[in-house]
Amino acid sequence: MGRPPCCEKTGVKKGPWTPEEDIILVSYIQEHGPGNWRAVPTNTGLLRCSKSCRLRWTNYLRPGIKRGNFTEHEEKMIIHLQALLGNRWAAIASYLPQRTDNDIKNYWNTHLKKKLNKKLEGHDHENNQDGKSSSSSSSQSKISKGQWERRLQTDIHMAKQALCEALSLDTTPSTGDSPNNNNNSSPNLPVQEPIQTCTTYASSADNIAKLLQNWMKNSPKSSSHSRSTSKMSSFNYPSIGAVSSSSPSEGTINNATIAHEGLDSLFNFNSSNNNSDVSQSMSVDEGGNFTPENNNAAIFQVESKQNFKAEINGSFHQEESKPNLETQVPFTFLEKWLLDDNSNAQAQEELMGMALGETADLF
DNA sequence: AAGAGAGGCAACCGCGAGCGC
DNA sequence: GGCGCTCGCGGTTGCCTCTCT
Repeated sequence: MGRPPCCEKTGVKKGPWTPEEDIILVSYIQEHGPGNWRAVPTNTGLLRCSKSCRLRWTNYLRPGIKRGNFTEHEEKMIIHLQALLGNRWAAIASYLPQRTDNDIKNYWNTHLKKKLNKKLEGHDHENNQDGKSSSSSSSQSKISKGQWERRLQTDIHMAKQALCEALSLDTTPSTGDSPNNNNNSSPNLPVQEPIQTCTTYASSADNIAKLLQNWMKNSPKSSSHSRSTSKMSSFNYPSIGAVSSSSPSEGTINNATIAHEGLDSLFNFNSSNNNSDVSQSMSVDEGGNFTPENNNAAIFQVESKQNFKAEINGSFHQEESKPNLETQVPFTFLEKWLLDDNSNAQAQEELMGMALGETADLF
């Protein structure tokens, strides 16, 4: 008596999305805005279930998505927010509006978990040398309620600290956002490898660029440029800029540029409409190399601010503003919380000093 | 150069919450 | 209040790429 599937199992396409499908989806959302996902497959003719469409949009096609390596700052945010919120990736993602929950989840599972485990193992090893504590799992099982509460408090405190740092970092020019640009505050941290965005999709993006070019030429709608621009200029088609990101000088990037010329500001950014340093952060080179955002920012920068302002009140942004609103409200709240709490921080630190000291050097 | 294994990431699945009727 | 529908979230899977041997 299982729940019926969200869509018919037969006749529904699965697997990777093709550029053509992306275009169909994007153009549909351009017209109607995101939402009412149930209607998307039927109205577009896509052989995808509504869920798949929504996921594709939220995880890949949505404007303002940043791809590529996570910065040190983002990493810290994630680690601390995870300590605070647990595996509530959507909530965590709301504090990193340019990242999707899926991205953050994947990054946590593939990178940060291991990283922290290693560090913790190291700490356990050190503790073991004291001859008092056993393995992490067994010691954890022996944590008394009081200890558990203290650890929880510690986690919260750590998260607060991270947010404090993050907030102060946010106010600085986002050149600090790039681990390779700030050379660097944390000599202990490993140097990030040159950015390597998903080359699988890059080739697809290349195709999309071409397809879009043709699409705009062939489509009768292409004549209604102003309308198209007015809505689509808020797009940051993330994959366009990802074309051959590892080798920007190669020809493929030209297709994106060419496509852009054809599309004008079709894929202008950005959806982070409440973020005053959007243009900065978008123009920052993640990892000091060519990035999709960087490329987009370079190309679109002039238009973006104007369009951005003009479109803040547009319907499209209203539709897409949810994450940003979510971001804004809790962030303000957290700022307040942090500021209010900072006065009591000393007392808390005394209370939790030991545990904090244990973990502080993890980061 | 080729095969095997590991790692990374996009996409899928199932559950729960929210909303309207 | 109950029911059904839709959407969003978190866990998991499977494919693709990279690295090592």
